Amino acid sequence: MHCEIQKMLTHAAEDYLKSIYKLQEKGSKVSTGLLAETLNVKPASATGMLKKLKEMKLVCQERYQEITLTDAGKAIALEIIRHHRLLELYLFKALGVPWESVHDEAEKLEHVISEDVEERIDAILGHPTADPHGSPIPDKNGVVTPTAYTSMTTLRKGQSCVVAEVSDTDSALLQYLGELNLYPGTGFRVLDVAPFEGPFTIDITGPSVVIGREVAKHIFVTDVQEAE
Amino acid sequence: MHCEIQKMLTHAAEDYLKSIYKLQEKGSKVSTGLLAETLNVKPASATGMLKKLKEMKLVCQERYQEITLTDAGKAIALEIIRHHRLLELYLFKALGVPWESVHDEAEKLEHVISEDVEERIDAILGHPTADPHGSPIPDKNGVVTPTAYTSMTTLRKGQSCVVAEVSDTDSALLQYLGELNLYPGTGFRVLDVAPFEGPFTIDITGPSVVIGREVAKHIFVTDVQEAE
DNA sequence: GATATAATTTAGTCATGCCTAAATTAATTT
DNA sequence: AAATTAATTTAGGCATGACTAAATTATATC
Repeated sequence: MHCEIQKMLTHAAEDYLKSIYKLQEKGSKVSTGLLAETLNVKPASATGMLKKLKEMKLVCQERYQEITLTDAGKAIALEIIRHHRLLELYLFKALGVPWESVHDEAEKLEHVISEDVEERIDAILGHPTADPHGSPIPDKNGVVTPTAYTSMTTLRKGQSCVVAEVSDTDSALLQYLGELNLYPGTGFRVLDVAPFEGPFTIDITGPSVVIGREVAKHIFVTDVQEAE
Repeated sequence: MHCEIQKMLTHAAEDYLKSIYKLQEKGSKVSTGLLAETLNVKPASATGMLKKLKEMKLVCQERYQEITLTDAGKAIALEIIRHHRLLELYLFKALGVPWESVHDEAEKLEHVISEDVEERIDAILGHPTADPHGSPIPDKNGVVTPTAYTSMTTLRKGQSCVVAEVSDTDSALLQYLGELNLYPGTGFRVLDVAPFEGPFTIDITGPSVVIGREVAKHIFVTDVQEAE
């Protein structure tokens, strides 16, 4: 139904829709300025693109007011995000691309991959539900299974848990977490939390590691259990 | 060395270089008009792009004269062709994309794939030397192993051979050849050649098939042997 | 309520890469 | 050699998507 529209969408337009979706998913009030900052573009440029997207009925925005997606716009955003996350996982698992690189690679591929290739990738990966960073992959119909993970910053001494998701924006951080083996699925135990909002000392099946609070903010966990 | 240049090349410019290379490889005198026709663009548009490519020292052309590539231009063309053919083979073998579709898919991906991903694909495929249609894949240094195949049209009754290469331009033709299992590597024997430039009757391990001359022109073979 | 600050939009510019139409040059015919 | 035809180039336009600078609107402060 929206396919004819999407076929003629430019890469830039797709990026705008994707960013709007991700920002509002994160709970941000999506403004022209925020969107421009996210896309590394000047606010005036964002205004111009938003005008076009409004004409295409993909975006809603009252003058000077918050930006939202129409159902059609959301569907396209989710399709692009699905492409992106499936590609990330495929690059990671099938091609062995280091996880700090998959985001940038997928960013380029997501706009050119066909639906057919996407479906083949999806099938080869066994219809996965999360990308290498733990972000959920929308299904073919754009349905995202909701997840409720716990911020690592809330953990207390003695608790054990499993890494569920990490931010995928900072590739240096990802490289660091990769070296520590803190991939989604990895379990660890909190040996200590230093006082006054101090760092975490954790045990990841090996020598203990100290993780600063700034890093911990980017890690989300699940299966939190008290010490035995 | 040319990498900095290539980084800033547009997709359109890459397509021009690739087409020039492929046309002159085919033995054509590369003119503005021919190039324009190949790229589905008006001659005037080709003139404009050629002007830029000449300024970038990637193309040589005297006013109204034949178009040739500089060494730098040729290197880039070969790199794009390498991307294209490796991607075609990967799509075919790893993802199971039908061979009549791989060309169009690769056409979109070739401009976006990173050198790192390309090397991973190359390694996974075992450093192949030909794409699904039998076209040679240039190596990392742009060296193409020369091939000397025989046109199927020259075959005589009783000869047997192995398919080496087929044209990759017509996807309907490719689908037809695929149905006949006439992939590179497949062997067949000429049961009969009808007189007056007539069609070929061949045996591909199964029922005999009649192949018209127009189709035969697009098939190239190797290992030609006389009847035992 | 007036004013200063921040956010947003308008207006005008620039580079790509395509187009059409007209002018130019080359090649062929007579 | 002159004229016709074909190929090529120039000139001018259009759409995209970015930019800067200026104008406008909204918000916060006094």
